[in-house]
Amino acid sequence: MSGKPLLVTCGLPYTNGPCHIGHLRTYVPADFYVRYMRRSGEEVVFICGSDNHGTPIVISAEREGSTPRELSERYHEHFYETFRRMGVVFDRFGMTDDPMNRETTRSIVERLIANGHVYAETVSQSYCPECERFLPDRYVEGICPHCGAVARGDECDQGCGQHLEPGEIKDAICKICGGKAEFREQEHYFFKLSAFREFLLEYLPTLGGTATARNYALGWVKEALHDWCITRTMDWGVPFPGSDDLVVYVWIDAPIGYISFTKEWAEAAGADWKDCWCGDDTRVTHFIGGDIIYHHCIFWPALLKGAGYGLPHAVVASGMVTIEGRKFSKSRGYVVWTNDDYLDRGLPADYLRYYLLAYTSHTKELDFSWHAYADRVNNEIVGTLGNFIYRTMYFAEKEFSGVSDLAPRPEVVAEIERALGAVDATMRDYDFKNAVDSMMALASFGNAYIQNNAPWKLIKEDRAAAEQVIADCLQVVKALALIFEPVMPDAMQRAWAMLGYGDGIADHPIAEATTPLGARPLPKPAPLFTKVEKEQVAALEATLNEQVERAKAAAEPKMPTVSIEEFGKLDIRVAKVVSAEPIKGSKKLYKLVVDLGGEKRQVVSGIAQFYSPDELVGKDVAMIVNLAPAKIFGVESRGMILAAGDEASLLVPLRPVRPGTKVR
RNA sequence: AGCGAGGUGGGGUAGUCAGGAAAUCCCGGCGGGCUCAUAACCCGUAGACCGAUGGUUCAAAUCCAUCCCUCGCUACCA
Repeated sequence: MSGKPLLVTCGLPYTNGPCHIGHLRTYVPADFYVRYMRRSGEEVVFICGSDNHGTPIVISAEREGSTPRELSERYHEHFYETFRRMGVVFDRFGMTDDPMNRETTRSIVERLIANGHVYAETVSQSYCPECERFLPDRYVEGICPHCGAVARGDECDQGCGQHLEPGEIKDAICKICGGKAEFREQEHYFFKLSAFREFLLEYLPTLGGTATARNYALGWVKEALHDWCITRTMDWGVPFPGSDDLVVYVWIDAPIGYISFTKEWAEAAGADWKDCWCGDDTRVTHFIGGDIIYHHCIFWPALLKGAGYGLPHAVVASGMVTIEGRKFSKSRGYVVWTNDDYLDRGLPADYLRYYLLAYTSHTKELDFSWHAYADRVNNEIVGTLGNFIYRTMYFAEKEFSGVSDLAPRPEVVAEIERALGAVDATMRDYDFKNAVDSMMALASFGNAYIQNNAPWKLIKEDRAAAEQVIADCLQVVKALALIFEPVMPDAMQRAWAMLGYGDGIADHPIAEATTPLGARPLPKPAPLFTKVEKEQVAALEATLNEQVERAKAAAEPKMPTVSIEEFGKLDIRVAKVVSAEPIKGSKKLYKLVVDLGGEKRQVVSGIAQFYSPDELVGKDVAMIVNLAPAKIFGVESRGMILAAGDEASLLVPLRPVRPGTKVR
């Protein structure tokens, strides 16, 4: 424990969409850690803010007819409020677009330039003349020069998977307006990341936090380190010093936000931000999602080093979230929105906090399923923890109308101490699942203890002995309230009040778990938790399913309306199959000859996997006759046989008609 | 393709870094108990050759090698 505060940060939410439970997988554990460390006697500063810059926000703002700043402010408020509702409370939640961060970013970039870590280079970039802006690769689409598949600007993501250099992609179009994209040369600035290789190889093994973060980063550094382009051509962002039309790349000013927000906090709190960020013994701990490890373990330490700041002490990376076993996907509907799908339905933040923390190891993939959620809540929170607290309190109040001044038995105190020890060891290892499990194990101990000692029986022959058992159980209840507060702050505050304390539980160190309660009357207890009912689970699942169905429907390409004239351009006729033979070298194709009444035609059709030649010969099928001729596998095809669906169900006339009859 | 993570009883999930009497917890199955408590809680029990193969060792889920499968990341998307 050093004299400097422990600074904990969370990855900054991007102000381009609402909060979902994927976000929470980073923020809840961070808040849990912060609450625990504070109540273990650490001085902790908890910092976060919203990330406001970058092209996607500009585009979203244009679409809704507002400004990037307005959009950012709206989502900024949204995240701040949503986090608060989830019990995630920061000492400062800033904005990267605020003056403090603009100023800090400018000064750090100037220091990087002054220290010789930045150089200029001319690069070629996609540009959309229609939108009048340079396009990040995600907004460029074209044809892969290697395999011909539709590809993104930087990578053939659906075809051969090859990386594409700027300018390589063919027929590039702008995904925003659909217009033709072109390439333009422009001077940009690069950060000499490659020069930090040795430094990173030395630094990374000393970095605390989760091993996954270290391993990812180390692997990357060992592989190769390219210099990093740190400017973008646009208006929205922090102006790059000495350049009119360039802004600093968002991945520079976003992490610098950690420093800026610390400054903002320090100003308000009368503290010195340098205690957190300058010198060798700083204790900066970053909680992030597993997808931004590189930025926090490679780019960010290099930037700090280059600018002369202290380095992160730990990076804690969380695993992904899946929804009902499916990959998290907003576009496919596999998403649970924190407000709409959870809090606004009256479900307690405490339950979700518990689920997110206790489901699995922090670094592993976490599956969110309403069924599993209800199971864990009902069995563990309600059945084990809530029930133990309530049965103890109820009995104490009913039979003894309060707490006696009996000291708890040493074996019970020892059990509590064992739990505290286990929790502390796992917490300091960022092993949150096991920490919560150790807490719940104490509640299990409580249930077994009261069950095996059966004070309801004992009281009939030995009232004093029963009172001792209840004193023991009350001590466990007190310990549970204190120890579970970081997980379920709201419910544990209520438990604290039920124990007869009038103040805030968060002001009490966890170590008080073993100090006796002292004699006092108890208020009438009430159950702390209620179950999630089966019907409710069914309704929640139904909502998710509807959402998925809606997304599926929305994903179906909408065909433009066609006029009757346009339809009339298609010459569709009934054709009788005369012969069918496989095409060499293809599993799917048949060469068919069909009778169109007056003429015979050769067509190639991809139905070989579904029909044998015998099945086809003699059948009347629907066919487009005036389709432009094509050569498929070297075989000429003049027309197309119509079939429905992936199984290629052929469309045949219900009543006999002559070959060549027109279909209308 | 490269890198990273993971494959453990019917489902889910610990344990693997620091190898040791055939393995955690939750749900579910079966049997019993209790009745203070939110049909909760307690006790007992069935069920896993710990992805595959080979190796190291007195001893491997745990270490090494190869392979298979799943997932994530891959710098000008945040």
